[in-house]
Amino acid sequence: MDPADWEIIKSTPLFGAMASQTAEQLVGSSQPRFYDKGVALFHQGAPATAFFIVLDGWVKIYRTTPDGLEVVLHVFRQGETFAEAAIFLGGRYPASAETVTPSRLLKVDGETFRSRIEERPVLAMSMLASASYQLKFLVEQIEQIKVRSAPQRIADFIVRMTRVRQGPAVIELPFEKGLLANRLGMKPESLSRALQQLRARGVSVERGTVKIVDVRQLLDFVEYANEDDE
Amino acid sequence: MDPADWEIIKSTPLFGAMASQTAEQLVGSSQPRFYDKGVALFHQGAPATAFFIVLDGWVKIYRTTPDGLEVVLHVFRQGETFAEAAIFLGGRYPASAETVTPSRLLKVDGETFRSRIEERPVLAMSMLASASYQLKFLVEQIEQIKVRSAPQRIADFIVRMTRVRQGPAVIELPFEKGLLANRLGMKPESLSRALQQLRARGVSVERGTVKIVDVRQLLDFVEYANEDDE
DNA sequence: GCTGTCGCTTGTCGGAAATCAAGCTGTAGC
DNA sequence: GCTACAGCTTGATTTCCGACAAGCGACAGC
Repeated sequence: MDPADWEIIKSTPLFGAMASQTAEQLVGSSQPRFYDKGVALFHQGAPATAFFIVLDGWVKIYRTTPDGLEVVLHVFRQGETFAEAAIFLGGRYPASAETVTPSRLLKVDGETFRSRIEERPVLAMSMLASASYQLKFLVEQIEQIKVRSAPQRIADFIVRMTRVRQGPAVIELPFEKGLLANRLGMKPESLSRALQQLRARGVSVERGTVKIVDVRQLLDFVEYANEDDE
Repeated sequence: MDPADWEIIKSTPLFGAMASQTAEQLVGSSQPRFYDKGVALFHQGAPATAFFIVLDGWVKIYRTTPDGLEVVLHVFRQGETFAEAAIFLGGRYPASAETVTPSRLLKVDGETFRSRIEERPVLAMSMLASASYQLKFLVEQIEQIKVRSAPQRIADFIVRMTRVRQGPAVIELPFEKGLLANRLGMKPESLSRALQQLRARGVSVERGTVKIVDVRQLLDFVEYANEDDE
């Protein structure tokens, strides 16, 4: 496997804490694979046989409601792992996954991973850290949906896309706006209108490119002091 | 500790799978404690030193937003554990907890728990199962908020309060309606009105008592085939 | 170059829930 | 018993977002 890939793997919450050789043992046998856009990786309710590491591209996690609606829970990117907690919950995926851009993913077998954990308790700690990280993410998302307006949710998403914390910034929207709208819990039309409203706060959008006059101003808008973050 | 308490502890996803003596080792030193209504157990952002098992009463988990709003994530009851995943995430609670009725809780020290896990990998598996259970719960809650109407969310909550799956049922609302409204992501006024609407579907409310003419009818209303639930 | 399609935007309308505000009811305290 | 208050309901109004529909622009295929 490419050394650059190892860098990515080591940057995940799951593998970052463990010794390199431990990580190699776990994923060593599996090779990265290319996936086209729109490839289904697994479906909700199916037996959870593996989890994934994103080396490149974007992968959406979503649920399909009884009446056929799609609810996007998260869109994972490079350096993130997903479905790693699923292999413990009665062995079933609670949601579905699909690539939204051409992607390169590393698929890790759940069974071997599970048996490794039984041998090495340190692994379990990594796993738990990773699971609670996901937990925190979902908890924050619920807060977002419940108390933030549509423009605030978008502003929050945008400022999370950049490391800049003051002054101007330019970011690229990584995937289609329709998907972004779903991820943020709204319709594409609402996303469009909400972006309009953000113009008054120094945000201009041209195709997939977003220009921000002053990031701080946006941060004020989403009221994210985020004292409890790190 | 009371044998009945052990029954409760063994009924949790966390302790249910492990050997009795293992569970005893873990919680053995700590004794159940009574708490008044409205007692703060921990605050979001604080170092996570312990987690809890509910033996009696109800405990709300909530987040306080920068502008002072309270967002209730869940209200835990007898036979549920909470904050057990928190002791792994950089050791900080992602939310706050407070009793909403007089309660009896068992507080388990996180440090000893963590060191036990390092000795016994099986424990880690229980822990992971429990964490992924919470994960699934949150995932479902996001789906609820995004796609269900207020009356549907209430109907769902109500039918989950009873084991009855057809015919009539009577249930007691376990805590104040204001709290229930928050938990369901709406205002108390909306809860009141939504309950009105449910009268047309055979639901009558008198004080804290809810009478249902036909549970099946409600289940149809929330469209919960729940194939993946079992 | 034309045309069809897809993703996105814009407009209008309607409905669900929030907001503001008033009343109602049971309970605790004096 | 009376009062005060908290929890709940009810009413009127506003706001936000979704539904539906039309139009625009980019891009692929012929």
